[in-house]
Amino acid sequence: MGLGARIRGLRENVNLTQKALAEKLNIPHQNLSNYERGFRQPDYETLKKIADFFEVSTDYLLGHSSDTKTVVQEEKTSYNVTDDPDLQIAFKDASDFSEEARRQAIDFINYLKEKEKAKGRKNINTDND
Amino acid sequence: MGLGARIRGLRENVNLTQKALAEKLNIPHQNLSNYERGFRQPDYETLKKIADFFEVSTDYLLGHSSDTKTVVQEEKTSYNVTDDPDLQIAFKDASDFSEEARRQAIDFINYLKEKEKAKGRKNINTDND
DNA sequence: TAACTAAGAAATTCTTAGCCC
DNA sequence: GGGCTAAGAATTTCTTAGTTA
Repeated sequence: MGLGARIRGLRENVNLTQKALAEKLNIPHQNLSNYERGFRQPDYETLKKIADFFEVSTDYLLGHSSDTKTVVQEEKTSYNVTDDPDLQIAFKDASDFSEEARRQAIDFINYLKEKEKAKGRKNINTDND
Repeated sequence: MGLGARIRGLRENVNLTQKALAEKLNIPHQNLSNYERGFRQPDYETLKKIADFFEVSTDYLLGHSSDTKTVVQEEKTSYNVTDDPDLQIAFKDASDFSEEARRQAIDFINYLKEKEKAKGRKNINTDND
């Protein structure tokens, strides 16, 4: 997923039109259209404006998500379920989610759990599906 | 402090010359010189290469938010894990996942996180003009 | 050697207007 | 209204070579 798709996704999540968002960012809406379709790339100033507006990192917008370890390194709690720092952070993030998002996170993890189980049992079945 | 100063600082920290770093980044050393002096701005691809090389975030390079490398972490006092027992269980489960599945879980939660942030912003800009 | 500067070439983006659904 | 496209203008960057300490 590229920069354009991320901008578009964020914009649609807040139900803004290109023109409306462009106005808030003080840029022509044609430019925003070009950014979202990947035909142009905003300069750094505009990139930061977009990141600020949506309160996301530029790493996220640029798809530089490969950790960057920029995150809060908190001490391990007594309730330490994992050694994976990224998972810990995700866990804490999810704790602050709305109930709906929390539910989605739980569902997805349960889905992965089933998948993991199936993987562990791969020798049992000869073929399926 | 701008992008150029940050790049220069990182480079000097590892005792590399402009030419040596430029070679590792596969760019002309003149370009690097222009970046460091703030006369030119690297494209996103080069920016990410620089961030990867020094293992810093693009946010740090762009001066978008302080973090990474030299800087200390922001504190997040909220320590309460969660009240949601289902979420606790889900994360205990996730702790035992394979690395691949754990990564998928983290990615999905990060995705939800962006969505949550965007939604929170949504209420602020409902009507205008 | 290390770093900076200059100038024409090349590439990218911006602006303005118009088009489609 | 909402979003996309086109073409010339404007701006920025790249390349190559030369300069300075």
